[in-house]
Amino acid sequence: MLTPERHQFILELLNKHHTIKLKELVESTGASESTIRRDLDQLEQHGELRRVHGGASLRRPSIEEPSIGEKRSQHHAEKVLIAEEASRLVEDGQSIFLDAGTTTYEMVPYLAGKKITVVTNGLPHLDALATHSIPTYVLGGFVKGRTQAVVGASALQNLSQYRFDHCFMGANGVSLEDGYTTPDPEEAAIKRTTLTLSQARHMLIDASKFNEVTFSHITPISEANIITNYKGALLEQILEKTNIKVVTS
Amino acid sequence: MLTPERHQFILELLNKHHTIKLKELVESTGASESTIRRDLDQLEQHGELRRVHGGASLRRPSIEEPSIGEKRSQHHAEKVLIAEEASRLVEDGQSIFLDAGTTTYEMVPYLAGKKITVVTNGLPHLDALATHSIPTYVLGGFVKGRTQAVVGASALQNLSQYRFDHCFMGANGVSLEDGYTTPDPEEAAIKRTTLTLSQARHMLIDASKFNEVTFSHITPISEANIITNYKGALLEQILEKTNIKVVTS
DNA sequence: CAAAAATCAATCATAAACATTCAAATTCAT
DNA sequence: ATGAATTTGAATGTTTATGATTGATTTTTG
Repeated sequence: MLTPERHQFILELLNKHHTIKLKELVESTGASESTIRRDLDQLEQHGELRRVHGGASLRRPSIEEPSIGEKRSQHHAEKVLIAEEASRLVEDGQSIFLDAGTTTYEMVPYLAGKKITVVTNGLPHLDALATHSIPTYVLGGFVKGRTQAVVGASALQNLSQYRFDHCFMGANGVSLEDGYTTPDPEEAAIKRTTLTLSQARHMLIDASKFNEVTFSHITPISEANIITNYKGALLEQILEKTNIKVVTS
Repeated sequence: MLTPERHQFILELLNKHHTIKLKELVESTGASESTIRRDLDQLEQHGELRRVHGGASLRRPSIEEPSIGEKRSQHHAEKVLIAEEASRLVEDGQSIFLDAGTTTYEMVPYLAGKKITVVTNGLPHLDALATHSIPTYVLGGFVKGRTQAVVGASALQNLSQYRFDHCFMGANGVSLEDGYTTPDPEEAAIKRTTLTLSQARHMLIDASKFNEVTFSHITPISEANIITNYKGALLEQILEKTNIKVVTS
């Protein structure tokens, strides 16, 4: 049985049963335990399933499908993995900032149940946060229609009254020379100010953003940790400049 | 039975019965008491349920508050008429405040096309305003989950940087003696501050609110105009104290 | 209100599942 | 065919989930 064949087989079985034991797979494929483990690891990295003790399960064990009108962004699976990893850093009693953007949006379900306070400038986040009963403050200011983000001088001023244990932000590009960049100067300003108000600073960047540069500079690469699924050539060079957490689990 | 399988099972059973005994779960899953306890702990941690002595229950104890979507249906027709009339007061170049609430929400479509700037503390309003391409500022502050309104000290402070040609607000009760009242003191505070920042002040009150009194005082009846469909007995007495504009269908 | 019963949180031993390493087998490119 | 690269499976110590036990807490009962 060839590798892709096994992968396909595993996924099909999983979609039928929603959860699968490793032993069952060993029996039904004839492959060894180690091989199946490796298969599951790989499939998890691609966001196709979730490894659990004893086997694997669908990524969303709970019934909920992405709600109506909730358009799946590009690289959705990777973003969810990154978001999940980022959420692990948050502990009870902390206050965090969630930047507007699709990746930070995916963090919300993983923050449920934690005793935290969230500040955000992303309007779509507010609904999700309310759904999960997470105490939330929204930044005041101009509402940028297209991205549903709050920006502007008022937002910057409003922001300065908060302090954060963590901030989680997105960016459209990251490179060694130009650091983090994003297309909109207004949003860049918000991100820049937020960074100065946070004890721990985390950039959530999927692999497609690496070595990209866009219009507005946010901050040098050394100024924040990276949480990413990127495993390319720059990894070593980036590691000299900052912490980088590569999600594999 | 794998962990996520059990979790799924528990949640499904819970959604059916709204409450569940630990013993029942022990029997039906075949797992030990300790394991089920751990499961419940974990699910509670993720906000999926609420632990109670002897088992678990749905997190939202029993009855759902009428969501803003459902509330919109009460007296909907009257509110639309009032909203339309209120919108006529707004002219190009003006800045207005839209209070959180269903009646002011109905104003949004009638504001489309006007060259105005809107400030609001109602989160549902933001979507509608963006849809109609109306430049909008959102008040910063604590998000009151139930009503989707922004309130709190931060909101009050944020508010003070604006000045309005008009403010449009709702209230849950109005009476000659107690003026305007609303159940939530936090929202009342926002309304009160907004009134002091506005050249023209308008209360949008459907007939069902007349001679009602609720917990928090906003302002005396003389401090604002009323736009309403009320045509009852108090009309004459109210007219002695303030302007009242009665919309007729 | 006190005693009894039930449920709970905390701890611990154990067996299963795990990641890791390394050598053998297989596949691939030349 | 031959050497390099990849995949595989077995062996290893380590980690994790589980269920039993304990004493503490809560609820029920008399």
